[in-house]
Amino acid sequence: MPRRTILSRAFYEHPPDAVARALLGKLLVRRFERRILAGRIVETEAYFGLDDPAAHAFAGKTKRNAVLFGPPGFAYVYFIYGMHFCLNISCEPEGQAGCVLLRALEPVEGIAAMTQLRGLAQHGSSRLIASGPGRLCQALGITRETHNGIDVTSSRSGLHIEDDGWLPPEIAVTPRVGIRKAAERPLRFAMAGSRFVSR
DNA sequence: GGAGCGATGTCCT
DNA sequence: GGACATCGCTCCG
Repeated sequence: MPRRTILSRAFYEHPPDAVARALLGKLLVRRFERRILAGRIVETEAYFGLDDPAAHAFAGKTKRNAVLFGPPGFAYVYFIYGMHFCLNISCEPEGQAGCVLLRALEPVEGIAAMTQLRGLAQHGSSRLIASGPGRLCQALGITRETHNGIDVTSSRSGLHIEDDGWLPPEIAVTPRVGIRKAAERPLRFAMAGSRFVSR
């Protein structure tokens, strides 16, 4: 069993495309009702700040997106389309508003609990448990109320990211999904060939 | 397996 | 008032 270490704040203090790429293969770990829910990150997207029309931070700092302008390594959770949450991790030094959207996980631990949180049949495929940003949040029980603004570099937060030494063999780079503005920029990163990548 | 579409709350103009 | 970093269902091939 290889040693697992929690990613430190320095890991996130870089441009979002670099962090998005580096997060592939890491483990997103959530403590939930005394159990551990965890999955390997297989898909991410990078969002910049004032120079990225697709980013929430593009129009400047507001009450909703304030976390993005703070220090790196904090969760930015927002509510979208009236029913879904999306989880981002802030990056770049304080004052710069980059972030990484976590889009899909390969479930690793706590699969029965994640299946239940998703409302799926217990013995079905695990492919759809966390393949998409809304599904990922539902599978881990992540909401804006419970997780926006928490520090993901602390083991006490109940949500953090670990490195167990595993590295993805091949990374595919494509345009980002579901956006209208700046839709051509290649800022989506995925583990090539993974069944757990969305759409 | 893919296109079309409705559901639904929050934020900013 | 409109847009929205989505999902799951239908209908069609």
